[in-house]
Amino acid sequence: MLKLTLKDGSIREVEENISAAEVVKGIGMGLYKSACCVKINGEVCDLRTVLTEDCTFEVLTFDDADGKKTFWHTASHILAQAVKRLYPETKLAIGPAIDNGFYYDFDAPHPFSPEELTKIEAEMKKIVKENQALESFTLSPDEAIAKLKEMDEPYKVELCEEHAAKGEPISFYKQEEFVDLCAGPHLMSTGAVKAFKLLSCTGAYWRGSEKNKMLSRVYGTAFPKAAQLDEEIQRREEAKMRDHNKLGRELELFTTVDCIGQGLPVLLPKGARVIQLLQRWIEDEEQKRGYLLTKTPLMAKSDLYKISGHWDHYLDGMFVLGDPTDETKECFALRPMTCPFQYQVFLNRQRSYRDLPMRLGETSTLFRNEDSGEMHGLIRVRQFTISEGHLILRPEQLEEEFKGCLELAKYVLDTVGMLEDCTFRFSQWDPANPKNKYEGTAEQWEEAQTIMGKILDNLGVDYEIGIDEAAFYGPKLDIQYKNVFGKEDTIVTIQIDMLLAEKFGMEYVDVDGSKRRPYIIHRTSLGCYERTLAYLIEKYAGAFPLWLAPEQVKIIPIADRHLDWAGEVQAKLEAAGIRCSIDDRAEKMGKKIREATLAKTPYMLTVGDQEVENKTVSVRSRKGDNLGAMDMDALLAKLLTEVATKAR
RNA sequence: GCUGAUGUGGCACAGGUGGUAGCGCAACGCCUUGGUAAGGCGUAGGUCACCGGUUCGAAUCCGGUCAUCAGCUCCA
Repeated sequence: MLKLTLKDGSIREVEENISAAEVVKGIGMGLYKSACCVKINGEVCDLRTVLTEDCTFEVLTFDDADGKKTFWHTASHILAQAVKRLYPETKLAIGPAIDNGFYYDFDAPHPFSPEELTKIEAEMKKIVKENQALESFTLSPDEAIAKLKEMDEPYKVELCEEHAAKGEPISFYKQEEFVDLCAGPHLMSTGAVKAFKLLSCTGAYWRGSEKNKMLSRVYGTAFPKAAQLDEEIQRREEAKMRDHNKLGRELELFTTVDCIGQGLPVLLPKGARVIQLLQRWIEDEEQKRGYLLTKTPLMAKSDLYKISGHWDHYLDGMFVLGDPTDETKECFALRPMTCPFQYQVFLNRQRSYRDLPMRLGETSTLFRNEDSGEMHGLIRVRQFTISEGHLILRPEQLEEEFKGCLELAKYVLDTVGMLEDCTFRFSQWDPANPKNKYEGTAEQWEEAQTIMGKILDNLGVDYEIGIDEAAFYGPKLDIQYKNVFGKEDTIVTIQIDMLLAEKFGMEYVDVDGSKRRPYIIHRTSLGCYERTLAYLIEKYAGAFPLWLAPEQVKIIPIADRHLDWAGEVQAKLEAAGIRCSIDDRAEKMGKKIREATLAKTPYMLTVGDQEVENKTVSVRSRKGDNLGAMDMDALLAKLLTEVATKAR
């Protein structure tokens, strides 16, 4: 008999060589029906796994992350089976589960149209209804390759040949006529995938390399119950409503113009105001924390970028003014970063250890010539403005200053309400990067990464490691944020640079009179203002917290005779720094309230005969709450308190 | 950059398999001075993204360009 330690700590005795599936059935048929896979000694395994020794044993259902993955992985096999039935000449590539569903890459005669996806869905329904049992089997590497060649699946052969090098048996799954090279785990049968939907068909390079053939990737999602699928579809619809790219335009925060160009959004008055509010706040906050404000040029001769290394590493990404191949003429480039410009502040005169740490801050506009397919609303643009900073340090100040940068970033993100959704990524180099991206020696990289790792651990930062995500001059702590569709980008970055100080000949005179090389931290505090605005639009669905609302109050007089008092109210609010305006159109107040509500104006003040007589205003919030009549003192106290707390 | 889709007045959409376009909202004007999410009437607004080709004739067919969207690749 084997002893299984279950999740609740209890021990269950079972016979040797029993399958996990039988064990789960023994626990209960209800559990078996919802089981997707099991965790044996902490390792995710198939329900088909045969137990041979004492172990911990946990049943995973669709409610567990790994259970979901198993479920979606099986859904991807159903998709592939359906495609092979309908389009037998299609070759299979890979079909994994992802964060919110699954995909399968096909080398199909042509990309699938939405109508074809509908057809494929119908075929998938049949496969689910057939409730096909999935079987797993293994072959020796040679047998596996032979089988895949016989099946005429060249992509699978390629994958298998790589696995074969290890000499281990190759695992396959089979459901009826459909056989796929696959490590599993999988559900026991296709019948469990009750509710699914194919979402899109797009292009994707084989093995993620642009040099390879582009395949057709079909995305889908699936659930055990129809209601769950409906919920997911509903959730996606709601996400669309929050999409900054739609909402930001509707609310007149920004727009784009064909003849200006891609990735060059125009910030309209409301959007510009929100960014101004953020920017002033950040500049003041940084000043409080000992940053020195700089203002450096938006372009420079190629000479500067040649020193920094950007000319070699980043020329394609720069907007170059002039002919870089004509050495008889000056050639300029718009700046894609601020580093080498800000270093000139340090280099302005000889520096002493007494000057350090030198914290330089700048609201810096950058230009990056992104590829045409990369632009996205305000999140990925060609011109943007960041709260850029460089700290020039004695080596012994590195940890303390890094901590200060992290504290500032967290404070800022917390204040705008984004911190709770952020994740941290320790971005490291990849010595094997094929494009020769990184400068410096392995020793320098090891040193910088070791120091950074130590600092992060000391600070208790919960991070994941991103290999090959470093800057060409050093490792980074990237603070990541997901947009409303789950796509992740960097919002804040803090980087340790051990290379550029040397390139620029930066040094300081130490206590003992010797010259030493400073360390440099590159960092942002709020990152890119455009990107932040995008995330804030999505986070708050356009209903910005009061302190960030482009217009905070709309004053709504009921009739012309109330305009005088409305004007007085406006003057009093403006004197207190509240952004407001009067809607003096000859419209019904219901309409004015509707429009102010749709514009997400936080407060509406209606002014009629009663208010004029009592010197009050009637306060309504954009949520629809009627807050009753207030005199100006009470109103201002309420508004100013809310602004000061920066609360939602 | 790659694959696919899309582009009709400010916005959201009709229509159109070749004979120069409609609705609603918004805008503007007039009437209405109304108490918490759309008052009434009227007017104006589009070379159907742009450029070129085919055609007696193109918004519609073809080619190119630009832009937007999804995804891939990239992102100092």
